[in-house]
Amino acid sequence: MVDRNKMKKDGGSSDDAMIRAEAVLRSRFHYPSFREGQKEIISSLLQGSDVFAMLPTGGGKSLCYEIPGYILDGLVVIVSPLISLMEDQTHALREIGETRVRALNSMVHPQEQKRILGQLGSLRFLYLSPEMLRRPRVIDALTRVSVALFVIDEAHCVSQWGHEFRPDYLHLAGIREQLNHPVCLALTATADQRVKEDILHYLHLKDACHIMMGVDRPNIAMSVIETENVPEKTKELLGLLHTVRLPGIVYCSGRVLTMQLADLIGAKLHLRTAYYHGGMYPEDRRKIQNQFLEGSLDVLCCTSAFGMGINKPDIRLVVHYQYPANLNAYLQEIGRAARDGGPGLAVLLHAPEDDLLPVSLIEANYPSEPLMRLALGWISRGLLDPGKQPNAFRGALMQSGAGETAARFLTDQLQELPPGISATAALQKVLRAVHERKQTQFGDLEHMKAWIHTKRCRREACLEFFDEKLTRKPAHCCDRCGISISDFANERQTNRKSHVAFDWRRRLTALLLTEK
DNA sequence: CGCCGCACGATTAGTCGTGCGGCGGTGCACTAAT
Repeated sequence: MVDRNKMKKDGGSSDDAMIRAEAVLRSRFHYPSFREGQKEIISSLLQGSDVFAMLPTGGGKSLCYEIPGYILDGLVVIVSPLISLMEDQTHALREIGETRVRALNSMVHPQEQKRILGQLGSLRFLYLSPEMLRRPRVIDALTRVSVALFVIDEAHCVSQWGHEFRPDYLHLAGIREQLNHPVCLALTATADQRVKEDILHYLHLKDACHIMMGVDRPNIAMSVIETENVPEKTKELLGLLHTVRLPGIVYCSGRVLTMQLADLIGAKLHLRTAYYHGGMYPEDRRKIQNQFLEGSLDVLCCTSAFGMGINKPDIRLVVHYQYPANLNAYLQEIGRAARDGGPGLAVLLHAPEDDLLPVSLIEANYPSEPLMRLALGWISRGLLDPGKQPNAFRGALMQSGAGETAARFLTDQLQELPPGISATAALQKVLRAVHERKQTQFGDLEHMKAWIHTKRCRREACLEFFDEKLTRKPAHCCDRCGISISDFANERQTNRKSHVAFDWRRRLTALLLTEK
């Protein structure tokens, strides 16, 4: 399902380049042939066309810029959202014998950073964060070399993180201009209509060719289990984990909850369980991630911190104990299941109380009006300048009670004000920006909730948000189409046949009642 | 919204209830003083 509508039809001269590309594929990467989508992407890039590509995860996205790296003349700059991802990818390239690859981030010693910037001309691949790309010294060094390709990996971050959490994502287009407008490749696995529009808009990819593989993962069955309250939801979770094939991921929205659930699951079900969230030490996160990847864990309870760049083929189950604030994030998270093409199950557990948390998480992204007035006061009295001292400005906002994201959002907004604007006009402008963003986020949340409560086929309803049509309904589609959890039962359960479901329910109820 | 932690007061010396306020998720880079 490749959308070739916008592909340029130059033809002819690119044949040579593609022959070389296939040679590189075989000789360096030891693959016999391209996978679906890869050839079109590489061919377009080699013809000098920008590309916006949506490929399923595990579909070999990195090859799409690695191979051009061996054919084009100049540096390939890859914007990556996570340091751990940069490390994994530079490591993978080193494994195949590539030495001309570096990652530039805060984990690299300042002296080494300086050395890297001095030797950019001799590198083939450079990984860095959007934040790093805004540092004048970095931009300066990059303008001195020829950048052949500008890659935005995990491009949905532009839309999902750029507006509030990591505003530097919205400034990539300007930086690309400063680098003499190299050919650009934006890569992601899932992008609904709005995310697509954001990517195209904020990366200035008006004339890019679109190579879109569908987001549907027919081998992942979808189900929502409605419960009365949280204790009942927990009971359902334990029952599910007891019954179905593992390993599995349990997503929740709070750090403490990941630990509590991991404790509970370990104690009640005797499964090898761990937790993972953004507040842990990086070395612990690595450790748990590796344990999960190598198969020494059955269940991982985690926040949304876990998942990006994780490529474990045999995850059989993804449970949402609490749901994310939009369908794009949801699809991203359940998409981690069953990459091997085997059966996968995505279960969203819902209790009425769950609807409150996403609302407050969205609200927490934005500064309050009194805080805006305070900040504008600092500016008008000449105390602080968000443009000249963004860090000090953000720090002062946080001292005054703003959360980090809200502080960053406000600092970024105030930097963009036209010179000489009145305080009243500035306030109106920021209020409007906040209002618009909240509208969008609450709109996305409503879509998510509508999907949870839909009576239609979940797959069909979900694909609709991604502007796709369900062409073929898989055998195990969704709860609305009549799947049964017992179809996903693990070996122990299948041996025991039909009355097992009743059995675990009663046993768990007994266990939970005797707990306190 | 609902939970958790903290301060506080009543009570009589360590505990216990109440009430209030803040927090809840994702990560880059950097700052400052040592």
